[in-house]
Parts: sequence; C-alpha cells; structure tokens
Amino acid sequence: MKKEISLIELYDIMYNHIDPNGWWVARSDWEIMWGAILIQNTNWKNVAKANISLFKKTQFLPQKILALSDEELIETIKSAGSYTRKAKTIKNLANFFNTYDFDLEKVTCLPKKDLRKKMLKISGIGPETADVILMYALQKGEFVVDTYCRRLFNCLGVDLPAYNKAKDLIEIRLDNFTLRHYQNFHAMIVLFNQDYKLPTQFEKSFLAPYKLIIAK
DNA sequence: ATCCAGGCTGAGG
DNA sequence: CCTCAGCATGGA
Repeated sequence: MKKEISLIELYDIMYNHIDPNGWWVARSDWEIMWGAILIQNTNWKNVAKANISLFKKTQFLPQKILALSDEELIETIKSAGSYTRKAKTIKNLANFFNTYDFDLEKVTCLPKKDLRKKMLKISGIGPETADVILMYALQKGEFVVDTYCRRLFNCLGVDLPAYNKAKDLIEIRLDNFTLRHYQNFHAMIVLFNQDYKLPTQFEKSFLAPYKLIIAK
C-alpha cells in the first residue's frame, strides 16, 4: 500500500533528493523567452543548436531579431523544427515587447493575471509557454503543467484535467508558494523525468512508495 | 525505418 | 466544451 501525500509533501520529498538550483542557465531573460518557444514539442539538443546561431546573429536582442527577415530567422532556428511557426511566434513576442519599448520593467510591473492574458493572445504562445516565460523571465510564480508534470502525476496516481483547470487545481493548494518555490518545483519535475524514464522506471525511483492526493 | 521530444493552431465534432 | 492532424528537426 502506498503512502498518500499532498502536493506540499511531494515538493518536500523531491527537494530532499534533487537540487533544482542552476537549472536552465541563460545569459539573459531574452534567451529564456526564445528558448521557451523553441523547445515546444522538441528536444533540448535541437534548441541548444538553434540558440548558438541565434546568439551569434542577435545576442538574443529582440530589436535585432525583428531586424532579420523571416527567411533569415527561419534559417537561424531551423534545427528546432516547426521553424515556420516558431519564427513567427518569436517575432510576435518581440513585437509585443516593442510596445513596451523592450523595457522588461514596464512589463513585470503589470498584474500577473493581466499579463498572462495578454501573452495568451500572442499567436504561437500557449498556456505552457506563457507560464514558463512568466516564471523564468518575468518573475511571476506559475505552476507549469507540462508533459513531464503529467507523466509524473500519472505515475503518482493522478490524471490531470485540461491545462488551466489543472493549473488552478494545483495552485490553490500551493497558496503560500513563492516564485522560487514554483521555479524549484518545475525544475525538479523536469530533472526527475531526466533521471527516470517514465512510466517504465518509476518504480525504482525514490517516489515509488507514494501516491499523490490532490484534494488533501 | 519508425518513434519521440519540456506544444500550438485551426478545423471539426 | 473536446479531439486531432499537421508542423519538422535530429537522435535513439
């Protein structure tokens, strides 16, 4: 019989086994943002390759990205796959920040809910990409319901509903979490998935003895 | 060769 | 509201 644990207890157990610090090192907030788009449904190695050429051409600066032609940008990020849409999405996001003079302080001072809504209106930015950008580039705490999260929760006996429903469900039980907590939680979930191929290797992991109870 | 990876959009029930 | 094909590279 598995021991039933809450979300908070899950966080604590993971924190005792995984060091989330230093995950996703980036040279700037801009690098995080383009990376969040490039990683959509692809693997990190392909993104890393795209990042090298994107940095060489633009130093990740949105002004320089907007100065590239669509063809140039596509060529630059090609290795990340789905490049036609991703190039457009990157420019859409760069244009969004253009309306704030590329001044991130003018963006981060907005209320987090409004900001998230605005970001979701940008074509190519869905809920997960928005949350990752909000959390790692714009200093807003969000729970990211990505594939890794769903996979882990499945192994812990929880089948999460659609994105926003799942996010609300979880965040309401983490109401005293700080930005750092949310970042740690997401990082640890990713790192766990990289350590253990799920669902096959779950039973040999340190989380095998547990069953997650969301309502608890 | 197939399958997959840190999703999203748009069309169609 | 929900489902699902298409997107596209590079590695296993």
